Amino acid sequence: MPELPEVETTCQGIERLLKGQRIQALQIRESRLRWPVSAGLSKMLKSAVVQKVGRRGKYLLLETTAGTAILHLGMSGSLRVVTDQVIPSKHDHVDFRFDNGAILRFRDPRRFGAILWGGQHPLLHPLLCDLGVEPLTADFDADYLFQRSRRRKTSIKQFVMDAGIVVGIGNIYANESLFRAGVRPGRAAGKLSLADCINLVAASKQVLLEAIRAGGTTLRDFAQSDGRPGYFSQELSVYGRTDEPCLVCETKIKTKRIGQRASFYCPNCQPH
DNA sequence: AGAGGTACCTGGCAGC
DNA sequence: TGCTGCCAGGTACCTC
Repeated sequence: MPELPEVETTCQGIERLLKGQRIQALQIRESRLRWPVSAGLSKMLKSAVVQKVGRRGKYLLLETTAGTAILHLGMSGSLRVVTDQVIPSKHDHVDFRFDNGAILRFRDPRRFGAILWGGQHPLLHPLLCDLGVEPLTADFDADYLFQRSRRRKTSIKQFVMDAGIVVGIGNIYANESLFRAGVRPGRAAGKLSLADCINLVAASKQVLLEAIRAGGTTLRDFAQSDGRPGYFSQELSVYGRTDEPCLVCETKIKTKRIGQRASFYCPNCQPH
């Protein structure tokens, strides 16, 4: 569910509803996430006021007067703001309860997500300190991609999905960006020309921005009690479209496993 | 340093 | 209906 667009939309929604609100208590029903949710987290956050909800890559940063909680949604996580009247279901593992009655509810069936304490300097946390550039800033440009990819033999798809290079590009958007850029996913990263890099950077930014807009529509009301799956009405060009006609040239979309992840491309629009 | 594989976990679906 | 195997939007961590 969560690629960068959904994390971004989630951030915005949560900030709108919780900024300035005071945390009363944490309720941890299941602490076994990717890493155990520390009991100390409750103590740290008690009586803290939310100042901002930020993001670094796919890590959501809940910035409070006491310090920052770092949340990651893993493969299947989601966050919703509900009230006490909404009964927590099986995979609703953690509630952040606020003085005004709001509850920030963390749900994650596969438990690949995480809730960690980032203290006063969350960006120095070991999980965040080595992350690459943000894809939607000017730091991510063709020159950067070109320079970093020189002599790299790994596929360009794995390369752009490497969070140490650029954050937030997951499997879906790697496939979509490469399609728009006309670059085949299996191609060695080091073999891309500067022109390829120009196309790929532009395509990635475009795809992510469009998805954020769409995600905004999908998840516009975070106070709503019935959670909706993100991305249900995305316009995907290649992802999951094996054997279907390319939307540009009608050639059949091909699929291939690259680094154990499903990859999709149009053999005609992405010649190499 | 970089490449490649494994592991974490649950649920949904296809095929038998 | 129920079983089995495979797949899934992420990423840390291990070995070579």
